Amino acid sequence: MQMEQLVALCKRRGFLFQSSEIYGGLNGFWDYGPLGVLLKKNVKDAWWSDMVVAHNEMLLQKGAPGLYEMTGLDCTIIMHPQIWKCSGHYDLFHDYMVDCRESKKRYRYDHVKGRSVTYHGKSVFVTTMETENTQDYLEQAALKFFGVRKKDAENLEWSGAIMAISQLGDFSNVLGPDAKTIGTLTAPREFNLMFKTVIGALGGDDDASFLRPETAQGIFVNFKNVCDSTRVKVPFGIAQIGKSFRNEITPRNFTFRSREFEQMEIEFFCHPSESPQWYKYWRDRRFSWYTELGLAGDRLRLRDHDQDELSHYSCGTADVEYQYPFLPEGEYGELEGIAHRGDFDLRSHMEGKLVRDGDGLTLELGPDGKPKHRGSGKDLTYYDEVTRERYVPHVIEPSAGADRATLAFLCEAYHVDQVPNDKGEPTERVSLKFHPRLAPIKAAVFPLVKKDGMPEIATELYGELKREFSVFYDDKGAVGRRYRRQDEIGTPYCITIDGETVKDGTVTIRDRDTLEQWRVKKDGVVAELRERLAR
RNA sequence: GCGGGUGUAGCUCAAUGGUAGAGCCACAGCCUUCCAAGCUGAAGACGAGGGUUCGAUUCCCUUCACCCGCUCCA
Repeated sequence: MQMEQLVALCKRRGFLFQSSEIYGGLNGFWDYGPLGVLLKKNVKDAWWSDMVVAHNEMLLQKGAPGLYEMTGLDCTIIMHPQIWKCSGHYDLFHDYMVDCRESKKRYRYDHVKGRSVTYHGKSVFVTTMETENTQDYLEQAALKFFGVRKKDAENLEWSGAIMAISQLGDFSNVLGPDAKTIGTLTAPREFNLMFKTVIGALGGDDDASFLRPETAQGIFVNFKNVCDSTRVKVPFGIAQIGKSFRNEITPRNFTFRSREFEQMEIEFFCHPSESPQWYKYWRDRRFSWYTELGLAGDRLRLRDHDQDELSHYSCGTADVEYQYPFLPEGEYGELEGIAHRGDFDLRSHMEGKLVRDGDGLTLELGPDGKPKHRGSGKDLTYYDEVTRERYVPHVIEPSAGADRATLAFLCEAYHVDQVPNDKGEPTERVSLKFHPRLAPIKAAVFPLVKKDGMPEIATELYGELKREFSVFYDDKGAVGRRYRRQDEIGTPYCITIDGETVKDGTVTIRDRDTLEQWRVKKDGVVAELRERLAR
């Protein structure tokens, strides 16, 4: 399947539009159209229902190491700035960068180190990115710049200590790490992967905050509130669906990498000793969720991260990945990550920003020997009344992208097949074979012709179905054409009112995928659809 | 952010330094008793901004967006 065809269909039928299109569009932002909003909502509703509302904490789930509870939250997009400092996002996502006009490379401002050197009365500040044997690299750079042979290196006069260029005020005499001429580095520019905003109408830099780059932190900082306000006991999970924002450098591939996107995240809290089993449970549970909803082909896979790929806090991570059509053959894109995060997050919000120290975690200190980013100081431990044990729960985090899931369902649903026309000749048909739970429109109602009482029966049935499902009414053009329209937007069932209906009260239901038709009593249509759509 | 390519109607594609054409879709009718492309009608576009010019969709500059590579990627 060509991605362009799907993108064209999405626009033509109203699934996805480029944001701000009439003003030329905005890179990395997408709007969901009338059908897209229904589709995405169905994806989110299926997730919320399957993970939270329909979860029965009194029944042992298949593959689960024990019983567990599930609950939900809806946190704000803007939160206390300190949250992002303790979570590590601030340091990781926030840098000053300098660009080199000559080499076209970009460097982290505080990583470019150098030293002033003079040769025959001419001075230059040579630089390098190397952190080890820095002086050797600086000497090479200086020799090259002045055109001096290695054996004459002693004629170079070094002055001052090796220092980062962030301590210089002016770069006009600085030689970039990969440059041949001096003064090619731009002034440092703030490079922020988090969207910065200001709180308060008169807010200045001190009131800067950020739009959340993930929904998870809202759950961690509310952990105590949830424990204190509900009767949940570990193990339990808190789910949240919401928008997140990242200033991606290269938004690309349709909605796959957007700057504004929606996440569906669970933070699952459990006892440290049970966390490996819970990790395995969630990893498999989340994978099967996708296959049950139709991502059943070999384009979907579950991939365990290699040890060296793991984040500093993680004891295990697996990705649910999908072979999106826009990726090169054999490559997969991440749909969801399931991470074992240990006690990193809760401890960070108690103690402050943590860094890895051997096998453990330790508080990161600033240059002054004090904590670099101070935590809340609040006690986020959990007390187990039965075992009389107090501990920091470990966290399993299944973090899914709602937009990425929606896109994967769209890609997987896209089919081109051959169906016979009224003369029996095979003709091409485009259909979206959505799982009935995800289909934006569940059924369409057609009066075969606009006479003989058919429209009256059709509108009555339409009104009845409309109370329960999203339904579409169509009386325009040939009926075959109406079927094709519905096929293209993925409507699983089309209900046609014909001459027989007027006589005996039966209508035909037509299946999108098999093209089969069968007759049912008009009064039984709601029950029949209800049953079929729940499958 | 860099390099290359592309921007004409909702989609696919024409033509042009001097009134921008068509097919499909969508729309309003007509005809039709079950699988698209029958008839009639109406509607709809030069990505944006600037410059050159009597006149720019066409030439130039800038910008925005998309595609391909690189770079980046919790």
